[in-house]
Amino acid sequence: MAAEEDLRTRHILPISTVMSLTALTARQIRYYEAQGLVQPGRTAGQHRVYSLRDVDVLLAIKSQLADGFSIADIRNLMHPRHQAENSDEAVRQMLRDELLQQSRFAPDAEMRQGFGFRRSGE
Amino acid sequence: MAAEEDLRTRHILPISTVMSLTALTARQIRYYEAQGLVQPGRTAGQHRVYSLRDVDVLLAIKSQLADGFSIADIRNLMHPRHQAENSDEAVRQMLRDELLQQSRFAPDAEMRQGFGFRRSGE
DNA sequence: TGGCCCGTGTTAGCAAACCTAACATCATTT
DNA sequence: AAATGATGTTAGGTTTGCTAACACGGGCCA
Repeated sequence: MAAEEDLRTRHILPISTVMSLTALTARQIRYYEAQGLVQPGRTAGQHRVYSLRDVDVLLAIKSQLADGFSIADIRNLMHPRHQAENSDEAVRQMLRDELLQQSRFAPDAEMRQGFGFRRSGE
Repeated sequence: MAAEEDLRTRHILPISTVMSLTALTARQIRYYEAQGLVQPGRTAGQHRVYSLRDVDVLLAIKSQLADGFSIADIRNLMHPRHQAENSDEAVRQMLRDELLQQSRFAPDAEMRQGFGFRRSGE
């Protein structure tokens, strides 16, 4: 039971594997961590270890960034601060913003599968 | 399509991860490779990289060894030499051998899931 | 019983992979 | 123009992994 989930969340991958799986640079992956978007584990020697789920998250981040979202946007939507600004209203606002002034040259706009939201301004 | 299979066979794990996933030592893992039981990939720098399937194979090997089989036995059964000795007859012989003189103190005999065969003598 | 094979441990020396910290760059925002 | 955001690059140091070699204890067999 829960074997699949275990496999998905277990920290088993070195950053090099994550790099090839996501086509992100080590710099980017570490930066997204510094921004609180992923939380890999660590070996006894402080090397980062990622789960397959982390890879999914990184791919989603990559997709959203390609769509013109800022890291702050993504962070807000990943762990919404259940604080002041009536949360989902803020999200709707971001959606409106983006739909209107849809500037931000979206280069590829591949086949997303991630969340589903829009930008803002910290 | 074939995404799951891809994930299962892709070389993504360093030996350290395989060690913790199988509770085998690096020495053992490399030895089984030298004996032709697993074939990990290599990074540009010659570091070994394993697939999840490799981990399964190593767990099966571990189980068979615990049951008293020799590496030669396991090797023979994994890639049966389609050569002289009419293959499956040889396997049946090994099965008979084992069933009769079932010596070889089998310590734990956990919950196997692997192949299903018996020993021989190179 | 002495010698050989099997599976594994251990050690040494070296190279690859990874880490942190800092500075550089270049487009946006303000 | 200055600040900010995302990423590149470099340097110096630590961890992980590699190969090769020798050690060892338990079975096996002539």
